Amino acid sequence: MRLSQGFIPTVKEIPADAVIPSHQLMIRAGMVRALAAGVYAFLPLGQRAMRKAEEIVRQEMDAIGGQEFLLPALSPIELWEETGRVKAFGDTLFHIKNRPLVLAPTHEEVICWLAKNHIASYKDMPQIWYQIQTKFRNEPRPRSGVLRGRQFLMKDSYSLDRSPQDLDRSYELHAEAYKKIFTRCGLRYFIVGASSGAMGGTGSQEFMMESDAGEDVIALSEDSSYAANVEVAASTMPRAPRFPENKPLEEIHTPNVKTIDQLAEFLKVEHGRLAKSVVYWGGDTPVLIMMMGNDALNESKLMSVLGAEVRPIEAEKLQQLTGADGGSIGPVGLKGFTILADKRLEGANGLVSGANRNDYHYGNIDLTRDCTIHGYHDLRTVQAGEPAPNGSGKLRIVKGIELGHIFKLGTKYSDALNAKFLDENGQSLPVVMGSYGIGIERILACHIEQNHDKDGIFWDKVLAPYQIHLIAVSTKSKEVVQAADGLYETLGNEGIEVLYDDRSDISPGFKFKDADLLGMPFQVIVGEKNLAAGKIEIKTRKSGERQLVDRGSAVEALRTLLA
RNA sequence: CGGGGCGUAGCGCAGCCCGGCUAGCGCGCUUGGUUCGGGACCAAGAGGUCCCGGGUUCGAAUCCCGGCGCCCCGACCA
Repeated sequence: MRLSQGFIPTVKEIPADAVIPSHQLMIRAGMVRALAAGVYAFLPLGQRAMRKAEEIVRQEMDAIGGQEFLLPALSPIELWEETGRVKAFGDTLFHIKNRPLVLAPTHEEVICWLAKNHIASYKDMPQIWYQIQTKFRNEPRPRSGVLRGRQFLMKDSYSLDRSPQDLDRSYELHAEAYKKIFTRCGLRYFIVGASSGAMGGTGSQEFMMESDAGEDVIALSEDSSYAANVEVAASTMPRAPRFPENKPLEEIHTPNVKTIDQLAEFLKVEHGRLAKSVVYWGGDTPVLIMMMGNDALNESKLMSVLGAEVRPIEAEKLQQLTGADGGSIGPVGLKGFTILADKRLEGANGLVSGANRNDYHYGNIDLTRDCTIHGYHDLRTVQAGEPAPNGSGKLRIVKGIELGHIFKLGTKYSDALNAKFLDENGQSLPVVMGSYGIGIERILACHIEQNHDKDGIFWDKVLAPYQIHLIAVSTKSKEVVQAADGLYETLGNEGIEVLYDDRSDISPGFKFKDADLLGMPFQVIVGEKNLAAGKIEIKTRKSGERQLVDRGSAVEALRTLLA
């Protein structure tokens, strides 16, 4: 492409609305323009990079036996009613006003519809179906350029298997394919255990890139051998002790004590002796959760345990159900609640907790004697500095961008939409599904986040919109123009993608700045002085390294560099 | 949805508090000339519903009310 004819609108100044480097550079390099909040127009350069990323994804999906589909974005709302996801997605789902259709935010329903109609026997499976297609989600707050948009390109795939064991295999195939994809794209990433959450599946992992622009919070051990989303992350923390002497329950007057810190101060005891009670709705049931000391409840973990949506209980409702306010709630004598406790409190005694009467606490509580605990679970939110559960040092907490997510769905959707098959015994069983996603824009944005400097992008050659940025330094010189034109043609005939800055009336400095901004891996610079000596200059964008090669061997040198 | 900020030429901004505007600056754009290895220079130009609607006033970019849009923090994020 000749730059004199192409549409690559670069901008010198940093756009006011862009905050993170990838967003700023994608705009400055003329890759994208924002049309509305979270809605981006991809211009030719951005589109070329998108295609490169897509192609890598496509190759690796094909390599694990994936078959490519193109499913519609428009989807009958009935299908979504049947799985309960009209409600589950809520305002995130785009509704069409003048037809009973929605814009699909993902495609489990459509896949299930196809499976129901066409997967009849165990012999029809396994299947891996995928597509690279535009998704629509009415995000409450789009941000960070293309990292969270309301419309975005996603590779989504779905595995159909006859058993959970076969699902494990499809899941592993995807994990391996994803590793190859992100490695080929030159991304530094890590894999974390993630929450199954409301999806109700049996396992899930996220492929993450560490970044302050990320929206996920990750616990990583020092050597990264342990990595988990804080929604599910665990740590090795000591349990509350059980004392040999089991004193009788006592009621303590604790005027104006509202928080655990105040209580510890008032009673002059360690936090470990205190059991904090928090109250949530788990679906329609009130749930009291006991946490040790100031440990923070992890709502994602609670949701997994309860298998229901959770939300903090309203203060008035709490008062109505217990007769006390938030700071004075406890498990002793509490009726009509599900009572859960964190693992750290399992079997503990000598604890202090609320007495369900304002300004009073109970002391010497023995959880095995004085109350009924319906279950002990890991419900804590891990904190930085705590020991990793695999013994690999202390945890640090970092932010991450989710590049991909793989998910064992199980039979949730096949049950809801009645996608069944017959096994070899003639038994009718629901198809066992997996669901796997990669955000294509995020591959590009993350690549730029990890590969840029103050002047611009440095593209890895596999994602670069063009391999070579050819610069005719001065169009005034006939020799330079002739030589550059010749190179452009030769390289083109070699099948090498060349962006050719043939613009006249543009100063050399301007061309160099543009080339650094656009970030093609190699710049081929044809200048008057070098040419007079029979030389062509090749600059590697990332390292800044420059070499002079004989004019006649330039094509060969580039072929070697690009190999 | 809570909190904060912003909306003035294609882009980046000043002006707004304290009303007087014929609305300005830099970049970009057009024309002519000079320049030509790290975002050149000179000259002449084009380009604006000052986000929208209402109000106050002799007079509103500026003050008041309402709305819309965009960005950031938080909540949310299959």
